[in-house]
Amino acid sequence: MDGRPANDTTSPWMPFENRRRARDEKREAVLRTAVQLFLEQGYHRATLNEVAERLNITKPALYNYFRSKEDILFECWALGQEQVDGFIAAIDGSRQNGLGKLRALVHSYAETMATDFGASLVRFDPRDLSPSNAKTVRAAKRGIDRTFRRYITEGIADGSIKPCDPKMAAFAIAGSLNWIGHWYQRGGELTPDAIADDFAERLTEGLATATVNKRPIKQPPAPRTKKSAARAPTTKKK
Amino acid sequence: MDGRPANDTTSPWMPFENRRRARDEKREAVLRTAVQLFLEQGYHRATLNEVAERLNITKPALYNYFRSKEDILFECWALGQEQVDGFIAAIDGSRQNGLGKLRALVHSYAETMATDFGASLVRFDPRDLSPSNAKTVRAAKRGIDRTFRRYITEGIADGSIKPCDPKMAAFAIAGSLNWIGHWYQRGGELTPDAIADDFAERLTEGLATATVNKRPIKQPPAPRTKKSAARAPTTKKK
DNA sequence: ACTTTTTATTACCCGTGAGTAATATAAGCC
DNA sequence: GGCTTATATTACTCACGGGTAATAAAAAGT
Repeated sequence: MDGRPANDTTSPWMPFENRRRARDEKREAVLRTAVQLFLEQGYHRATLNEVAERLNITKPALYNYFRSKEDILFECWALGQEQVDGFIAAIDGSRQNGLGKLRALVHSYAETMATDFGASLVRFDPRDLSPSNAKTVRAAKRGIDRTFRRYITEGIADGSIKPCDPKMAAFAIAGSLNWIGHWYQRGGELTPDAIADDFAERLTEGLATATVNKRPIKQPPAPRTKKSAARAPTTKKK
Repeated sequence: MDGRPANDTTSPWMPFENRRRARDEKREAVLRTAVQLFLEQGYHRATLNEVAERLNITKPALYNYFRSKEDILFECWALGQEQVDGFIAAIDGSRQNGLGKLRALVHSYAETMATDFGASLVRFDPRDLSPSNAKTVRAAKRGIDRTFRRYITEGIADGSIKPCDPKMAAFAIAGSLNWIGHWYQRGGELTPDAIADDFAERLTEGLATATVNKRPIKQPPAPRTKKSAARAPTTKKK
């Protein structure tokens, strides 16, 4: 089926795929190193020389994989955004009322904020990007904001959330969540999971109509958010 | 009283004071212009040439008032911090229960976030500062965090706030508030006052034990923040 | 073994913007 | 007016870091 000639000596395809994979692995390694350094020192203070140094290569080698420093920044952001797109799609496709979706969104978003690529969504400055890339980022941010408002509006419509201003509520919730990206650090007392659980309850309790099952403050029987469920592969380039 | 000689011709003090005042006014003008530009474009993209240009002077003239770009950044931050210190001191001196203090804090903090110098508290990066200044900033941030937690703990003790984890609650509240500094812009639909009123209620309702007096949201008896009170003149050069 | 392509290195360019030196101008002061 | 001090300008230095050119080393393909 795969138009591969029955070649008993050496298949040219395997090596080809290997090479592609190796390349992508290197790309990813660059991004992992870069996002860490950018978060650590800030985009402007971080130099490509140091990124390269941490990878045991030299600066120009990076240009085999990326066109510019800004390109690297954008790709870091894109990886984080991909995560967000993934769980939003999953929640959208789930069968819950508005409050349930909002809780799930808060939970997943909180977890993402505790990752490097997730934090980059809020700690990187879109103004460091080219106009074209900045436009993409702004559109994505609007999309996230719209999702928050949509779930809230949905919850008001289905009666699970009490009437309120979706805009204001979304700002307040997103603010708490985005702030995680600024204070969370691995190895601290709070685990991403504990934070996500706490915030999922804390940021939605004020909006819920029913105050049911408030007794067991920990572990509400609320619908668990499926963690990394079926994520849309979203195979961009490659 | 003020060892000033009874001089009927011309008091040498007045002109002297005038010059001091003129100088301070210019200093402030630089800071106002700089904070705007820094917020607009980000600290690294903003150039002192452009700051000067907006003031109809040239770059070296700025060095009559500030030692460095970083110095300007720090002073902008300090003006914002001064506001915060002001209303925290006022609330501390007020006679309210923990919940009342927390509400007042949220209200004032929200208003401050809608100002240029207030926004600079969260939009400027301490890593752009000298180690010494960065230390000052970090200490101040810890102080604000401690204040949030203190009011919450106080509220739990006096029964106005239901038992919860002060650390988590403070993070959630501060996050919402700090985020204002990122999305608020003058001339939008939402006025600082409306935001402050809404957030003061929204961010504390989940913590309150009694759900009383939910109606009159506006104008907590919170004291006004004193503006530019006695600041150490900090007469640098000349 | 030879050629081609990929990946990396060394050595450089060069724009940028903070900060300074030398100097002119204006204002205060007697 | 004449001296002094404050304030501004023009013209410059210089470190830094992103990006490129030329080229070497390595790997893949035949």
